[in-house]
Amino acid sequence: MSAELPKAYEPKDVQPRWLRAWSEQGCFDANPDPSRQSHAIMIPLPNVTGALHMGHALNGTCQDLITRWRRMQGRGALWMPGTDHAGIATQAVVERRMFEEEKLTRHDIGRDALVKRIWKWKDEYEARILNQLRQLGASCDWRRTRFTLDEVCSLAVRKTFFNLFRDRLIYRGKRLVNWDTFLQTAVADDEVFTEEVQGHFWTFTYPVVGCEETISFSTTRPETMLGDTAVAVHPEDDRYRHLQGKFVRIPLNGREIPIVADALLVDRNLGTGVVKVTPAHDPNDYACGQRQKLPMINILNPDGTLNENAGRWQGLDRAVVREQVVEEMRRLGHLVKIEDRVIPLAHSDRSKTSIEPYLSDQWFVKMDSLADAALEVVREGRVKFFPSRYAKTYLDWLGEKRDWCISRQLWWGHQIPIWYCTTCTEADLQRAFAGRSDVIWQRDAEDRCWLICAETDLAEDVLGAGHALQRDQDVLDTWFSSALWPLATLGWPDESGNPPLSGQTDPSSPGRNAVLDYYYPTSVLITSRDIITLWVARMVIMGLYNRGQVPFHHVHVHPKILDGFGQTMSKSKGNGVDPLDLVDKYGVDAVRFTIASLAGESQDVRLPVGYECPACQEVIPQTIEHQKAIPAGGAKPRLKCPKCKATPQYSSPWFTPDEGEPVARVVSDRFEYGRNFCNKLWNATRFAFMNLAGYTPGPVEPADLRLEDRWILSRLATTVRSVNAELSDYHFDAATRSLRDFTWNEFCDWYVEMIKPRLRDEALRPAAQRVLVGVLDVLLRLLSPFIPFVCEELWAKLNELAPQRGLPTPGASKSICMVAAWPEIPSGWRDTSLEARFDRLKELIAAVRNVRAMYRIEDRVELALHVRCQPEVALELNDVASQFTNLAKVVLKGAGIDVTRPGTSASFSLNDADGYIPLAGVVDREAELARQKKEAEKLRGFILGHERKLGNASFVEKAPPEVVDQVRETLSGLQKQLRSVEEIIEALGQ
RNA sequence: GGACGAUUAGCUCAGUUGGUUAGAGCGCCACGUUGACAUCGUGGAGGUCACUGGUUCGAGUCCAGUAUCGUCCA
Repeated sequence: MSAELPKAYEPKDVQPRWLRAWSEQGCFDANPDPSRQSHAIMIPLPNVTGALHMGHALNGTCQDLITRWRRMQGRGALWMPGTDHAGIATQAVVERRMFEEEKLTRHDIGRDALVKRIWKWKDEYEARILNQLRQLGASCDWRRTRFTLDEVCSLAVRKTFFNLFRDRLIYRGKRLVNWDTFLQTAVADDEVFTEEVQGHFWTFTYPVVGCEETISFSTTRPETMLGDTAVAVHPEDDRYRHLQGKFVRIPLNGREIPIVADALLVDRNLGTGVVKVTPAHDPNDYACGQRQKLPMINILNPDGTLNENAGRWQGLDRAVVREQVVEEMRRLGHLVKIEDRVIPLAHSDRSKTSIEPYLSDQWFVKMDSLADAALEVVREGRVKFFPSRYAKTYLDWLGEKRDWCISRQLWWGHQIPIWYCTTCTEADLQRAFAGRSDVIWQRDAEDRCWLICAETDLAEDVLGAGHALQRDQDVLDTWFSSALWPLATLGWPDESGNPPLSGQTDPSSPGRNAVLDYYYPTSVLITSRDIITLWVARMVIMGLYNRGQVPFHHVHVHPKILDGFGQTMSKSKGNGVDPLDLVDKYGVDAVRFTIASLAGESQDVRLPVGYECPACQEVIPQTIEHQKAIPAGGAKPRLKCPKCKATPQYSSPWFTPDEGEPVARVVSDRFEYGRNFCNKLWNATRFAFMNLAGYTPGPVEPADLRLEDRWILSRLATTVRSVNAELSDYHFDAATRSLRDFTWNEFCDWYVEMIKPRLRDEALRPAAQRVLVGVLDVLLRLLSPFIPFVCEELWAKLNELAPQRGLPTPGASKSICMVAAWPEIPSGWRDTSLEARFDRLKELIAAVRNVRAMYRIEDRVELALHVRCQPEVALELNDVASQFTNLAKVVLKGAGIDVTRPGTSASFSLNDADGYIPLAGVVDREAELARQKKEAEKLRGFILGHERKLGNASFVEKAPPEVVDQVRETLSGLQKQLRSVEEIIEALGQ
């Protein structure tokens, strides 16, 4: 093969090749291996409502980084992939799309047909999501891919529900829930958002029974008067004290309701100090109703129309009833006034329609003892959050111990495994299920019927024709199944064998589930902060309940990606950027590296993006309008390029551009950071390869090592140490910085430049080549978890050119970089005093370059350098004299304590050396004088600061001695520098 | 209303337990293309660390408050 690489890194040639090779060689596969420590990460299962965006790409990059790193360290590293059915969200998306495109509702097509459509949607998006992950280089064990509705996960759901029901931790009860009248389902608190709308504030009166008085109150929802069961006043309110215990009559329906005293519900300084109480339709009133033992009158049907309790308004929509009720009250003389008011109104996140508080039968998980256990493991540090501040979110939320409503009135999901029987007796049940441990039953709370829970589906007539069973129609909250994710994916509750691989039975450990035993508890969960309560807490609860062990030891919470306007990227906002667009433009490695560089301990990172005109490559910044535009059944939205006037379609989560249309893909110059880095690495390696002619492996003796060799090895050792520490703490941004700084600013800028002369020298070449190859070998392995594709490509070429390599003694290298051993550097390589001496050399060279730039002296004009310094410094400088020529095109004419400043020279003064560069005919005396005077001023400023500090008696007295010493030392260095500069000024003045 | 976070160079962000002269990338200015890399090199300009107090010998860093923005929970 030719040593010559292409001049620039071309990711598109490289990526598919290695993706295939890794997969064919099973590099991503993870199997239990007790001889190695296990390491497992469960993917935060993306939901199948839509494609992944950059937020997911960041999440995936972090997980892949850790997985690849641990794998190289020799751990049995599993990254478990899969997706979530996201019941309500997916059903809502499909229903909305169906309505937009065909004007059909789910009631038009029925349960089976709708579920079929959703499965089709799921298949499409699951494939797309998994492909996105694959293209990002995610090293998941794809054979183990799971879906929350598949048979393996379903088994875990069934078992858990059954056990909770058996332990009386699941119950059915009437509760006020957030009711979505459009989707006709309860939605969880977290699926509700509040939006301010323009509304009214009506004031009415109710007549007090048995006297002439009326009592007035205000409301924003007059229709709920039909469900009022009390009015409340503050117990201490003198205005109403005499009315407490009396009754008022609701003029609309004549119902008489009590006037109760309730200090919690009523703020006597607000409005009239009277509150109407509708326990069945308001959360605060509900609480009051419970306290006061008030009746609860439900006036709503599931679809938002009024029910039989509304009397003559039955069957009308609540909005219509509101107007009519106001009119009726006006007619009866009980309307006092109407004010305009902005009202915070709860909306369903799924249908975007307003929420009605609604009393209905729901299933709940009792949180009390479950939450206690989950609180304890975090308090005790058995589950640790990184960054630690997120533990508070978890503890605060769980501490409330609010029972978890798990039923959803949906058609897509795990149907609740409960059958009702109203006719049978317990004897019937005992007879029918004799000898079965997978069926249990309880009476319902109101003693109306039997609740039968079974691990496998029951036939309707299992009790005989006379006792038909009726299955609960509801499905479980999606989070119920995702709470089981760490267990379910590993095959729990099946302890008799491993979970299936690629849909086939895994026969490798008959009689026990070795996968579960080996990988559970998992190592770390890497996720975003908005699901700490919804998901993280519930996994801990279920892990402890089902297996008595935490599901993971660490929880790393990474930042969220915001768009250029500061909004979080989300599937529902339309601001999601497809990572594959960026991959297309910059390459996977560039995207990964850049993303990792953003992932630190902060909460958010902003990512402004633009669209690249396919005609002229002009970048058009993204606007909110671009994000929101949808075809809505018509033509696909287009951009207008301000430069070439083209009007291309563009990449968007809302629609697929038309076949054959040129598409403006999303770009962001942030990713040039990663692309440039990959190219730099590529070219440094390319240079190395061009200089490996005649390479022979061999041990490198200490005597063969030059200053630059020892320096780069010392820096390499420090870098490995830093990267390990940074990855251990999930400081991905810091790790990328360490690696970039080393690669670019140390290896490329200094080391490679410094060894160029030796590579041209027959005698010196072998050792230089060995060190160069040795460093490269370590560097590629270090970078592999971050930028695996380019590293693999370079590694393969390196294997051809130098299969035997390594320091200090060479050995055979692994054929695949991503499974090569993670570098371990002998501690002896670190040498901080050598690094300090090297820094002095760098400073000197920079100072010479500065003079050259200042005076605009071209490189081909060779300069001379005289350095006044201590003898030991001079000795070292003479040792590396050739580097002055190499790096600064300057000849070191002399160094030592006796060196004096030649006339007409440019000068500089460093901490322990003064440099002079004779510039006869070039140096402008006035300019040089001005430059030196400026330098002197700067030094005097610093000196003054230090002198003040040392002049402060309490500083000298109270600061640690080493700090004081350091200031003294710096001061004397600065003073020395100033003296040198003053000498120069004096000389120039003559 | 409560909790958490942010505010550092034109932009996007680092800044570990308080301790010399506050950093990076991009952008900007000047110079540079006979071979690792113009996706580059060399040099340079650019900051009252949001504001007000406090603690301290010493504050970008700790404390209190204010302002603006964001997220989560009510």
